[in-house]
Amino acid sequence: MPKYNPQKVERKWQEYWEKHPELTEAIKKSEKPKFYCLDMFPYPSGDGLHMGHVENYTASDIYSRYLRMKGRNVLHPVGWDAFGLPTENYAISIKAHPAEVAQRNIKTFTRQIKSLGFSYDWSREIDSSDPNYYKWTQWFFLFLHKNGLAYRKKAKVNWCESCQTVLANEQAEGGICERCKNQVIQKDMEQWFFRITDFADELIKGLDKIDWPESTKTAQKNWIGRSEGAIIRFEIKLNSKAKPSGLLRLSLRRDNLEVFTTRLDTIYGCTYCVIAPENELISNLKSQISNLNEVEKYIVQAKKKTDLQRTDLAKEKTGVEIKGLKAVNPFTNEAVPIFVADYILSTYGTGAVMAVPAHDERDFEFAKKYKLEIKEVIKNENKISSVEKAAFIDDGILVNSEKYSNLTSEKAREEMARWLEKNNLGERKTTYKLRDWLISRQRYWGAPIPMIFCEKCSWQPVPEKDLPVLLPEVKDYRPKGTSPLGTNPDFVNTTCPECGGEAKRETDTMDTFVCSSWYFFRFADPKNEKEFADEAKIKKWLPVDLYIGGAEHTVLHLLYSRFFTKALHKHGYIDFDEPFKKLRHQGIVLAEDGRKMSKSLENVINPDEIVEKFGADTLRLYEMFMGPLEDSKSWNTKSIIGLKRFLEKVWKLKSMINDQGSTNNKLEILLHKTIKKVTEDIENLRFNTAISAMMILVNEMEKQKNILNSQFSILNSLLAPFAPHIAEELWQQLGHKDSIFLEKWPEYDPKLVKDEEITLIIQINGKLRDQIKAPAGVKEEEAKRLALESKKVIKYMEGKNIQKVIFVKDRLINFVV
RNA sequence: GGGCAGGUGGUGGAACGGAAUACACGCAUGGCUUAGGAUCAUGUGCCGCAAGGCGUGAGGGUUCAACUCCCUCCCUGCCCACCA
Repeated sequence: MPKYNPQKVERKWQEYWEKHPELTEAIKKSEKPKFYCLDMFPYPSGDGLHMGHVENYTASDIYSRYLRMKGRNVLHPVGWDAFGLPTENYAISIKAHPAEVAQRNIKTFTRQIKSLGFSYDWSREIDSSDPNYYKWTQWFFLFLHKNGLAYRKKAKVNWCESCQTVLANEQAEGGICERCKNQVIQKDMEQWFFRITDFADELIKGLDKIDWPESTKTAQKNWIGRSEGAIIRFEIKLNSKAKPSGLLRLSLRRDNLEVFTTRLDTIYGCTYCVIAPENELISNLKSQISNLNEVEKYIVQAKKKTDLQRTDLAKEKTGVEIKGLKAVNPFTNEAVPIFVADYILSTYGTGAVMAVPAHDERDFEFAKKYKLEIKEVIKNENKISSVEKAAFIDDGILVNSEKYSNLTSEKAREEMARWLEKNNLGERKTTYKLRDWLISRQRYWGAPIPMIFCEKCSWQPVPEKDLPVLLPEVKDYRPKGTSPLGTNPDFVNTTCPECGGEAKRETDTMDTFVCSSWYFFRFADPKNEKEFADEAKIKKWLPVDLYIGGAEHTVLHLLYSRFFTKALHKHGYIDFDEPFKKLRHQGIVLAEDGRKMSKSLENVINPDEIVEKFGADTLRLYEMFMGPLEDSKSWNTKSIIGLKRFLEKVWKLKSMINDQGSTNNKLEILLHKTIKKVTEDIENLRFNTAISAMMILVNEMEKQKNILNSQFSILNSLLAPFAPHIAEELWQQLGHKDSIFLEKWPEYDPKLVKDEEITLIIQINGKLRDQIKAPAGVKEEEAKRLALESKKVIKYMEGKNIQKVIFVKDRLINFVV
């Protein structure tokens, strides 16, 4: 028998699978129950596949192959998130066209994926940069626009100087560009937004009914950031005798300062108000501000700062009092000073707060610095609340709050809100951190936004029949602040769909996350030219049953996809409102030094090298054996050899088959226990322990004189989803003509997995003292008798009386003495 | 500062509240070999000659019994962070 040569075996079977796509394609017409097993489709970066991809795809491949053997009709598709900044930036760096680069990278990814033996349905391959695909990305834009969920507005937006484009909030977390890690600045620009905030509550509620990691659900909840509170209207009192002119009065509507608070119960402790530099109050009441110069100087400085500088916690809070104006607390009728400070965010709540230094850390810090009054209005009997040193921020009992004194915080919030509403001085209000999704990008490599601007008719959607709006060729696709699409007059100049007059196209492209927010629908019907996917086909395959991918997509892709799904649901396109029933993240594969694999650290392990050296089956097994799927783990090239040895043992085991020889009942029992263990472990995505169970079986088989063909075949079937190439080869060597993957998954005999003889643990006072063999199901009395016969036990029991006996069936007996 | 994961041999990691360290790597000794980074066998938590004792980040608690449950704290990683 020849030596196990993984390279030869793997090449052979990869060619075989290429000729037999029916082995991995989802069946269009079938009575078998469906299962949609999806990987987050990759953006084909120039670096090729990394170990995280291998881990992700191996896990889903094992699961898919297992389910097919179990008789399920599995949809396990593959595609490319080819549009977007990563591909474009890479293309620019090597001075190539993004489309060329994308296609080249897709080729590399395809080769690598095939070299690992992943069982994708290649007939459904999609590419988000293909006009046949992005036609439907544009359709989704029109769908949202038609339903009032896409709109254009001028707003302060995140701008990345390096990428030369605007970014969504989610892509500018902490004031850093998600892609290039450079600082993001704020700019006023008119842009397209998706109204994701309309679904804020549904996006929170939906989390309760899906099987996702708790950490991911919590992160989404925190990102949406729902808080219940109240709007309070403080009347503005002018210090100067000069009343504002009639015109100014009109423009104001009301002389009110609206603040948002979640701690209405602390209102009697409000000693000043603070507004964001962007708050309109300042420009509206300019003539009334006695220190206007000082205020405007502060605002100019604040606007110069990046978000990062403004939100730097280590930095002391700054602010300027707006002299000439006061705000009147509607509860106390007290006029308090108003400050402008850059720690107040214009985009959250009303862009203004009531400051209660005694009960808010930020207000406390500010009040201390500017020597403002600190008024205590909440007490807590259980905790010492000294507002001398720090703010007391917990709920408690109200004091110094007139008729609300002695109420609990909760009760007071309720009664105060009612009073506000009754007197029309404010109302209950729920606010969210979540902002609408800014989807415009001043970049080349994306789906053009299908909108046309006409001087007469304003913005008009491109008629659906005219889709796709093709991404035009341009001379220079590098970013330069405005979209490169604008440099192609043939693209820009068009006619108005409404009046037929001259008009210009929108030149921005869409955020690549728009492409990936709906791709999982397309896999149900990837070649459809009339719809994004046929209704019946969506019904057949969706929602996704198991979704595996990186945790870095928690608040981006996963939230956006849920939004798209909810929008489709709301408008009657689909009958479910959550896209991914079960979600799991693979852990990060760290380098051997425990740090992240990165080019700059020169610690990246390339899957190609490992496949070449050890074989794809070994790499697959190794990545699964490293530890639980969701844990991060350190790569260790030294340890791979153990998995190679395991496969070599299996290979050699085949020559031990002899059906004439005797068989061992113990081995048969172990075999069935292994079937049970491996089956359950795959179901629970615990691949590491499934592999160790197979190792134990193989070690035991090795010790036999001979093994039966049937026993080896079962082992081979169990191994097949993990190491498909070697399993196919051994199956063929056993004389079978068809693929092992057409075999049924082995079933265990429930009678055989039950032990006839068990090891009974004997404890004295909870400590192990002896272990004896006993028949399974042994009764307590008999177990006690057997245990007390043990020499060791006799020794320990000398001169002691048994107080109590704890008996756990088939497990242990514990004497308390 | 908040949230979420974690902390078990030399290493990666196992363990329905019931034998702590399965499985694998590494290491040690030996066999086979001209050779071994191949392979096979045996051993491998710590202290102790032994009997035995001690051991899952630290300290308490619940329990006949705790890696597992509860409380306090420390440390590491990831994510978010002036959200009123």
